[in-house]
Amino acid sequence: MTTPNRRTAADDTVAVVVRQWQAVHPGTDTGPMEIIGRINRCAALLQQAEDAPLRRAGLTRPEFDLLGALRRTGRDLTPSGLARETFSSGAAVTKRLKQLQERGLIERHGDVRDRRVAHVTLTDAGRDLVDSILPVQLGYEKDVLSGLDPADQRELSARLGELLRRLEGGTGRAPGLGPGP
Amino acid sequence: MTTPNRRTAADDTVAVVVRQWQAVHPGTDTGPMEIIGRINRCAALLQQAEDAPLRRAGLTRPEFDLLGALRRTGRDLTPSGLARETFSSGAAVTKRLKQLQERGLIERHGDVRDRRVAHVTLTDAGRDLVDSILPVQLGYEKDVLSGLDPADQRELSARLGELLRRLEGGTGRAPGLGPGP
DNA sequence: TTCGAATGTTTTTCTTGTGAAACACTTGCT
DNA sequence: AGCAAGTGTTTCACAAGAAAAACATTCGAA
Repeated sequence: MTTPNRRTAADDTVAVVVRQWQAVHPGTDTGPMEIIGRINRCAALLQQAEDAPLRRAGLTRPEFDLLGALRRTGRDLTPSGLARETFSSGAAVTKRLKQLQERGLIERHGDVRDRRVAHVTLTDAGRDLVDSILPVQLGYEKDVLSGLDPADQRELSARLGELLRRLEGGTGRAPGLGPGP
Repeated sequence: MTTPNRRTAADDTVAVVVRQWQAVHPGTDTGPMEIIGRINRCAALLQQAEDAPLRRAGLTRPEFDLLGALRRTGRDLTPSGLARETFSSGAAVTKRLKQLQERGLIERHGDVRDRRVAHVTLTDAGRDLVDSILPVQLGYEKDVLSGLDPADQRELSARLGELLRRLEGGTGRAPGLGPGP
């Protein structure tokens, strides 16, 4: 007698979950779960692992994402631009800016032409902080991925790119499940 | 002159971000970002898309995960078992149980032997709710993945499985970045 | 020019999750 | 038996984000 609901070295947690669903709803097509469940689980574990270096720097991940957006675009961004760039709500951005400003990592400058808009820039300290954290994150990521050989990595990257383009609606969005009008 | 920071039909958002980092830190190995950035972004978009059917059923995703854990294991679970199964904190589980119980989706029964522990079970309504939502989710997932041909899907699933096993520490955990003592 | 709609940002209110402490009970040692 | 340490669950105080409303300002049409 086998014990199908225990995890072994050859299993990941998703494999176990899929087997459990198969036992309850035999015949269901669980193929999608094996991909999407793994994407979700990988994302959760990766984020958890990468939060550690951020916490050491006194940052949350959304805060780091905000600073990173400023760093990588190279120019200043407005709050709404940052919201777009970091996929977060305007209210959340406002809160983060307030805290990051108090810590001297960013600055706000009012636009001269249009006094509704603010321009957010990194301070030197903010830029240095991002530049000191980024290599740590990339190093960890490289290490995690070193389990896959380079060809597999390219494969994975390409497949995920296809999936992502579809999800981002580059061509044809998911039918029948939109938020509605 | 090219405009490297705009997204085109052949790009996904991650490709744009990677190019921005390359412009700021030329020569950096951004390979890892192309995989891990895409995993994170796919996860975010998938969760957002799958939240819609749940909201229609009056559930949040963590609530559905909890009910799903009860459904797929087939047996009752204790609160701490549910916390383990859904990767969430005990306190969060307690709160969710309270609400789900008020809505008649789960029941709590005290253990006779050990009066500290509670056993959580799905009610008929809870079981029916899960069973009505699950096919919708799987249907959406199947549809999203239909952009990849079956061989690529198996590829993707296998690579993600390798990565996930590594992240879950099946063999060799990421060195040098643990939470520390 | 002046009013109304649109836009950019912030504030408010509410919900949810978390970590620490509290509570309830069991177990093993003496 | 009695008590200390351990375990399972819940409560509490607080931090963070979302949606909607409030503000401030610009822009276009009459």
